[in-house]
Amino acid sequence: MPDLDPVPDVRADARHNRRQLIIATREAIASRGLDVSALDIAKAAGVGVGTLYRRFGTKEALLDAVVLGLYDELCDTARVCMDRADAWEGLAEFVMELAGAHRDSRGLAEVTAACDRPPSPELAERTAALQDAVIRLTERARTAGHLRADVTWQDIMICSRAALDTDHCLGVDAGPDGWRRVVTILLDGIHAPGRTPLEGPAPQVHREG
Amino acid sequence: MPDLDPVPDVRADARHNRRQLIIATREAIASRGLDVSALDIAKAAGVGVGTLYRRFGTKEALLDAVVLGLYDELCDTARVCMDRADAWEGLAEFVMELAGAHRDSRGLAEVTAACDRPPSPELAERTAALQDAVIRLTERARTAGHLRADVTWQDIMICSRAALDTDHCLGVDAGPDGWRRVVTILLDGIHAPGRTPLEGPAPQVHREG
DNA sequence: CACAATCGGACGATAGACGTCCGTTTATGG
DNA sequence: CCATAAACGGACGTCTATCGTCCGATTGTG
Repeated sequence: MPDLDPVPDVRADARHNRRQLIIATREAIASRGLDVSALDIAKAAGVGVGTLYRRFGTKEALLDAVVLGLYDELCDTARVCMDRADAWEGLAEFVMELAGAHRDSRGLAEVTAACDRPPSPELAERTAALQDAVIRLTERARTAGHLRADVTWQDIMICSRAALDTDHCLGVDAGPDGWRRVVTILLDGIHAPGRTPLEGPAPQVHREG
Repeated sequence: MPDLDPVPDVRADARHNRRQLIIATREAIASRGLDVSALDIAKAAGVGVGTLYRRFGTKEALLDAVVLGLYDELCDTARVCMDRADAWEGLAEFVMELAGAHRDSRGLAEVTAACDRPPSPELAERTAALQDAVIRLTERARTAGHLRADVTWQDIMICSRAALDTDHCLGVDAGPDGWRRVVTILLDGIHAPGRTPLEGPAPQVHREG
């Protein structure tokens, strides 16, 4: 859980409500995505909508704060994985964690997929840090000979979304942890040596336009 | 494109409008999913909403007809793949096609993921046929020694959804065919021999209740 | 060519969602 | 302990969208 409130000069109940709102928003966007109503959040937090707008000014601002917290947690995870002794373990663990984070919060998944709107400077900074982490983890694993030659760090980034919507398909139920099997299969597919050549251009860093 | 209209005793313009509505609905649910408004469909088809309700009675009925058509196309594809001489090729091709179909129509993806509402008898029949196809393709590939031991046909069914939402992630853009790289990686991960053991229970056929 | 079949789209009824405003309640410093 | 500024809750006005119906206008066809 991230730093919930750096705001000092507020009455205690106000600070408490601010906390509750952030917690409620986390849970709300986790299950329903970013398209949550202010009323639903307020109800879940046990406050009135007025309090929500008083504390955050805009529903947007509240959502931004919560999403930024999630990004910060991802950055922490990346640091932990980069400290792993084994290069492959570090990469595999981060991919699993990133995939899990995407699954744990539909709202987060919606934000990491956004490519149209310009992100806030804060988010852009975190995004760059996460890209950097994947680059390092990937190159470390590649140097150690664990990666198939034709896979890029961008492929790996993309693959970390692959378990997002894999709970059911045509009458089959993956169960609560079925997504981990999918990620495991992906990681095995990424590991050296490759079998089927990856065709088409590799994914690229997105350019605005 | 499926059989567009078995209805005979209708005026020619009515039949034409029916066709246009089905085509427009296909395109609408492909990009926006099942949550399309009747007005949007009617506009895209070049008719009034009245015509939509006159031809199909309900928006639901129209959607059902279109989705059933998509399922029938999948069944055709399955038959083609089962005729492939090479067991692995047949399985790999069907997984790629099924993944592509999911990507081509967000509406179809929503339906194959549905597990709460009971499907129509027609849909249930097609679902069973598709399950059967995957079972046969899988067992054929397994017998030929192409599959890792711990992967089940249910895993493969689930994996065919993995490329659904993999266009962008944290500033990386997969490009129009990037999803194929993901599926290729998955197929390599499914191929014998396995590397990392698949943990947890395998996905199961869904039971109501 | 007459008329039944069909069409288009305005319409009334619902269903939310957003953000504001104000009477009421509560924390807190002196 | 209390006066008062701070904070609270939720009703409210305003929008935007959707569904399915209804009827005057139009058009295919025997």
